[in-house]
Amino acid sequence: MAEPSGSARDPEAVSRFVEHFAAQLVEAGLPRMPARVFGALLASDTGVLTSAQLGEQLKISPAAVSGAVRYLARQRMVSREREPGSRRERYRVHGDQWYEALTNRETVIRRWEEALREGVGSLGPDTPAGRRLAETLAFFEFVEKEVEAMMDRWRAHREERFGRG
Amino acid sequence: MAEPSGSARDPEAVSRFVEHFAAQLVEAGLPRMPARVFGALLASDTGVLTSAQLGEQLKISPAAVSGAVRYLARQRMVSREREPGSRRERYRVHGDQWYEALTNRETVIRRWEEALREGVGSLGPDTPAGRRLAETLAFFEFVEKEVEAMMDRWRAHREERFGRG
DNA sequence: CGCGGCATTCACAACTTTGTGAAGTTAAGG
DNA sequence: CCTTAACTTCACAAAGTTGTGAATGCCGCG
Repeated sequence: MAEPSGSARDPEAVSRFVEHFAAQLVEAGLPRMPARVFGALLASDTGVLTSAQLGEQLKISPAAVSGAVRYLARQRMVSREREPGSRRERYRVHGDQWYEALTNRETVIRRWEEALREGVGSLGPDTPAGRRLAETLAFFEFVEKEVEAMMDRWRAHREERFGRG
Repeated sequence: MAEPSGSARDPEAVSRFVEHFAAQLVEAGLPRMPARVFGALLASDTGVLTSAQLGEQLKISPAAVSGAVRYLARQRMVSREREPGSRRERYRVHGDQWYEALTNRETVIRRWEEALREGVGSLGPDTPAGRRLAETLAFFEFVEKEVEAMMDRWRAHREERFGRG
């Protein structure tokens, strides 16, 4: 555990974190390049990096950066901004925006709910299997509602502890 | 949307649900065979199937069943039981047990927390990047606590609506 | 004690995913 | 309007994953 001295960032320490954290994200289902890019952004001082910086730091081609960023933007995990007066593009994690997006796994939940609803319908709500599916469906509906409330509580908790970002 | 007539299960309708639901799980990061096996169990009347039944219904080899079941058991999504007086094994989804297990994504959360803690330590809690990681970490810690409370509320809600399973 | 049915393991082949180099596209700056 | 510096797209090669058949192991039963 190296002591970071004031303003000098130890690139090796950064890289270690990035790779380790990315590995966890990969294990959770994220593709590798998006995970690494996201990690690099999280660990950057400003939370903003250009495509070139990402490529150099992670030792990957511009194409890979492009693909990763496109993926992350789709998931609302980063936002892209044009650097004014240049064709350079910059990618940003918003501190908060990104876990709001993680909560967007509710999109996933909605898909599950849909499939379950279809199942209840076609198997019959009064069959044993249908009842099991219905209960599962009820669980997800419950969670979806609860998560919303939870995020409200988080925002309050956060403001109190960190002040507005 | 076919009308299920009393007790006769339409295998085609079952299959349609299984494949559709499994596809959603796959999209969320589950390997395909485990997803299909899990779907088949969810859609079965008793919630219990033997290896042979799974193989036949899903048209997959015993080896594939074995692998899928091992995966699901690791994740606590199904439990295995020996059929008394036979070397046959049976696999079960517990109605409740399984989404308790899904909540076990807290295991995933813990891994993330660990990686983030390491990052805060090695980048320094007073650097901009360190602060960002710390806030992210705080978010996951918050969620972890909240999820526990949510599951308590769910169990109550469930009992009221479905009676104990 | 040995037979027979089940499940598991292993090596391999088919398939899918992933990252790269190179060509293509867009827009700033002269 | 041409040049040039970005980003993006495309086709392909490399790497990884997945499911199968065959061999092996395990255990209840006769």
